[in-house]
Amino acid sequence: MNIYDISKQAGVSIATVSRVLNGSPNVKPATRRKVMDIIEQYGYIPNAFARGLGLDTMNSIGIMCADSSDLYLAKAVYYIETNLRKSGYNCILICSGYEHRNKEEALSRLLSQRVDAVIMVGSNYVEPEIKDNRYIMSAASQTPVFLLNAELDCPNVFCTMCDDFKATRSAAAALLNSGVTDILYLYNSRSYSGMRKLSGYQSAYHMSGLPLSNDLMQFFDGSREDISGVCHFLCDLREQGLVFHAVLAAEDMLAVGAIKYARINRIAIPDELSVIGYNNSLLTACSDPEITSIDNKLETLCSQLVRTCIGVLNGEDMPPKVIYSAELVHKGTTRLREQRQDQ
Amino acid sequence: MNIYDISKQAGVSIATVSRVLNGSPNVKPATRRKVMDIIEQYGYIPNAFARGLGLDTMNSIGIMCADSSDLYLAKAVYYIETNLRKSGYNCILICSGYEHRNKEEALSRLLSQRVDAVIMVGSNYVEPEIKDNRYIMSAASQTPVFLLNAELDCPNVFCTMCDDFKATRSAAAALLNSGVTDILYLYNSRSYSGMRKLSGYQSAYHMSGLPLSNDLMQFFDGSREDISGVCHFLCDLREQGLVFHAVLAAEDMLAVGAIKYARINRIAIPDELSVIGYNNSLLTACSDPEITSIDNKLETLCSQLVRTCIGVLNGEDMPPKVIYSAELVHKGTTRLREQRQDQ
DNA sequence: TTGTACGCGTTATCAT
DNA sequence: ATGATAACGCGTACAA
Repeated sequence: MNIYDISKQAGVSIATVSRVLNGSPNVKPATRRKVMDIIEQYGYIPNAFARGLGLDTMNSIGIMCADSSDLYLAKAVYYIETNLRKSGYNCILICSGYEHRNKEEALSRLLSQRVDAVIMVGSNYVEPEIKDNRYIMSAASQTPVFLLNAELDCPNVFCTMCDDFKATRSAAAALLNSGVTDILYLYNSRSYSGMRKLSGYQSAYHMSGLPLSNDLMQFFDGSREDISGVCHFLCDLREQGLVFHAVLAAEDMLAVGAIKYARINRIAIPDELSVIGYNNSLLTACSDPEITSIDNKLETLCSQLVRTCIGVLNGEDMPPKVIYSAELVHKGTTRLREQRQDQ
Repeated sequence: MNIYDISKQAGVSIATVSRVLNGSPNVKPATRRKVMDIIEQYGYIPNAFARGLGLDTMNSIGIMCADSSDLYLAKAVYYIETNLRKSGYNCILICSGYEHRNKEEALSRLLSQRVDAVIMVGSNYVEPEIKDNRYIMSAASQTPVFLLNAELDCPNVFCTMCDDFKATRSAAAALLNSGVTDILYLYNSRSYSGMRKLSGYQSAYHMSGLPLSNDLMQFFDGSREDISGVCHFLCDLREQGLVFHAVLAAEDMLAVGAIKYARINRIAIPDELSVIGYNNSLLTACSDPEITSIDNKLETLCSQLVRTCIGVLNGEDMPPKVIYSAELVHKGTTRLREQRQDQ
């Protein structure tokens, strides 16, 4: 069934069928009804490829993320897809993994599908070395690119992010302010936002005037789901003599590992050890006590990103960078004096 | 830039360019090189819409899932996308939510995009009432449909699933066999597979000859992430006088709630309370002790589903139903006599 | 080995 | 209000 068949059955031209299909006002109601009847009778669906060819768009947007099964990225994908669909766009999802080569391949795949835009979910798409981001800039010359939680200054690239630097600085400052001077910073990613978080932590020390030992910044080089690995990692540090009375984690999963570490070593939380996670995800509710965590407003970020995206596609003038502030959500793993809000 | 421009620049016909593009062997190496040079020089990418129109496919497959941010569904989506991409297919993702109307809308959206196949992830797509599954059957008359963890007997519908009935029956039997006679069955979904799990639990009681009280089957009617809600729910049951020495949960998240319940009420695990979850997800590793859980081999299921899908698209004869067995993974929340393997 | 010409099913422009 | 027809850019059968 195509538009010709319908037009024949309805006794009109294909132009009229097309008008009916696209809700043009220039159709006599009687004609419209007649055509609609035939369409429904045959269950006719217009060919999206032909339409795409003519209009040069299929209203689809590419979503790249390293791993859609990651708790955080999965939420982002969900929010983005849901919002985009409300605006009539379909989402082509590609899980690129964390390796550079595969990211490039994923991107070129989306471009060859002629998506209207590309959304890169997660800070891991912007890399420290400028040349490694060339592929993004090159893509942006054809198709608008939207980054979630990453920053790249380039025409046609739009960034929506949370101020991770300020977030960890505030959190670390709150811990320092509560009297803890030895905060272990635990991280597992050296992505753009990963480094920003680390800087925030360092900045809090600098601001407080307290000395900061390199040993207090520990990189966990294991799988993103290896909670007991994190636990053992911390146990090892303790055995090696490292002393810390707080853990500031770059991800909730690391914080969960810290909780297990504390339980195994009979360290009381929060009295002997404070723990702060990042993302305020479901994991914070799993452990006992629930974990104080930094909420980076993922849902807000995503809906803003989509708003920017739709605006750009509609030819509106949109800000290339939108930055939100995170919020420290106090739960059971901290006992902070007061929530210090620094600029 | 289109194929005509390239052909002009290279001094050949579009047919030759097309041959080069599609790797036809009938091209003189020198010609191929000449054409390739021009293509690369201009960064030409063939128009996917035009190609789609001619070939009547853009090699894309629709993936429906209720909520891609759900821990379990997210993993499934990840595995499926990754496998499909290896076979050259792109994935259009739609998060339909759990309401019937929205599921129908999502499906028709995919069909109008002319996807080559539709994959429905999660048991919630098949509903108890036959008429509610009509939309799937109707879709299947145009496009092959693949169900993960659901069963529907209909031409052009292919099911890949885990035997949930047997899984919960085995788990319940193991608990009964270890001497616990009052197992609380905790569930939060009445989907197809949800009911199968419940039946398995009941069957274990029947087989053992022990009486089964209705009070031991409890439906938690809260959010899928409301762990403390589950905890309170159990506390309420306890206060109402319900006695149980094991919890068999239809989802890991419910099991986590049970762990918190036990901790609050100072109930020792596994000595006074055994807990078994379902899915063997990351959540089982978050709590302390780690949760014994039923592993339904999600990764295996997904790769089998994709294999079936590719087979069908290649015109091969494929089994309409593939059923795997789950496996009980023993961790810290049970102390079972021995792992009883019943058929 | 290469080229010509047509078909794919729309939308949009221009008549009428 | 409606119809005829030209694009859109590709793959491919057929001819050379």
